[in-house]
Amino acid sequence: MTLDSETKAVELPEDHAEELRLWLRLLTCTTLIEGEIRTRLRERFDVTLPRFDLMAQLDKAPDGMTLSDVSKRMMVSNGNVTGLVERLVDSGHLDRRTSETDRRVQVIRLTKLGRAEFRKMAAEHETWIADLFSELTPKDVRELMRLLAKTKGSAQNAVQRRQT
Amino acid sequence: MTLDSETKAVELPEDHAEELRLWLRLLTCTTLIEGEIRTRLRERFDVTLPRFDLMAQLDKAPDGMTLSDVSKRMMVSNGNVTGLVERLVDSGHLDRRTSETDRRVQVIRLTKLGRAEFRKMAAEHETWIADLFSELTPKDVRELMRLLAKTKGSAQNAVQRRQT
DNA sequence: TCCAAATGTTTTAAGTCTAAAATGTTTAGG
DNA sequence: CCTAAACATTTTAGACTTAAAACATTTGGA
Repeated sequence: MTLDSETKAVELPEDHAEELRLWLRLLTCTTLIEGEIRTRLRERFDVTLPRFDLMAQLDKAPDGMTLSDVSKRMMVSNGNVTGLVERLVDSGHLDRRTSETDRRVQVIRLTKLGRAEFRKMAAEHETWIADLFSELTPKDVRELMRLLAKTKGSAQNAVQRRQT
Repeated sequence: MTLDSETKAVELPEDHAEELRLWLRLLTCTTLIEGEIRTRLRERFDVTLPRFDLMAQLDKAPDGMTLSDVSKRMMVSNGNVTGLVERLVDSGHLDRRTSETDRRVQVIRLTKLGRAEFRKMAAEHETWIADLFSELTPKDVRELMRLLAKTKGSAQNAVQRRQT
């Protein structure tokens, strides 16, 4: 038995430099891609990324979503969604109404205009993503999907542990 | 030769659903981890993530950095850095001075207090990262590093192409 | 030398974001 | 039925963020 394995129990400072480097690289990739998508959305459609993201959620839910649903899906705070929705209602892209069965709940959905504009943006958006990832082989994509799924699970469990 | 390969030249709408799913998963992982780090920094040290990130950059540069350097490294706008630095100077964590050779340039560095506080936070931060990635094997980490490096390169080239 | 272009930073206006407190509504247990 | 807890949303205060314009300084030719 090595000294190392004996001393682990007393929580010697371990080296996690590799994980730290991995995190920074993950963050760099996301920031880089997010910034590029943001720029293209603004230049091509004069729309912000958060608005596009919110419309993307609603496009997948023809019957609408509650603000809480949206907030959980987008992983942003409730208050954030309130303001975002307000601006999109003002611009005619969203419809907001109080649930008939529970007056606490606001149900939002895309208007006809909102859906039409989103579909146009989404089509181009998909080509941008393809462009950004174009140097990855199908195998790279599959392997990244697998490893990121594992990463997501690991992170979710860590969050869970803290919240306990 | 298939119909598909013949028609590619006329830019039929291709399917990039896999890349889109990959992007969303990448974004989810980053958002999840970033949110957890943000929460822990606030609860444990009452500091925001952007401030921590800025101090992390400066910790690696004992001789200080210019605001432009910081802005490029953090991949945020110049104006963003101005405000961030201002608050950290006010709280005594940063020292800012005008370059003696070029009066346009502001050089910032950590104060003794700033460095001491950052080192304490960084030590815990590293254990949080290790915790968040703890279900990944060393091989997973290596493989992710490789694939994310490739992704970064691919994205950088796409940005380059648009800017041309 | 002069001055236009380049460079570094700050300012501005608007939007995004968070955590926490406040408000309104529903639900469940006594 | 009552009411405390739970739930959904909004409000608040402050920080962060961006793009674009403005400002200050330096640099590289003509």
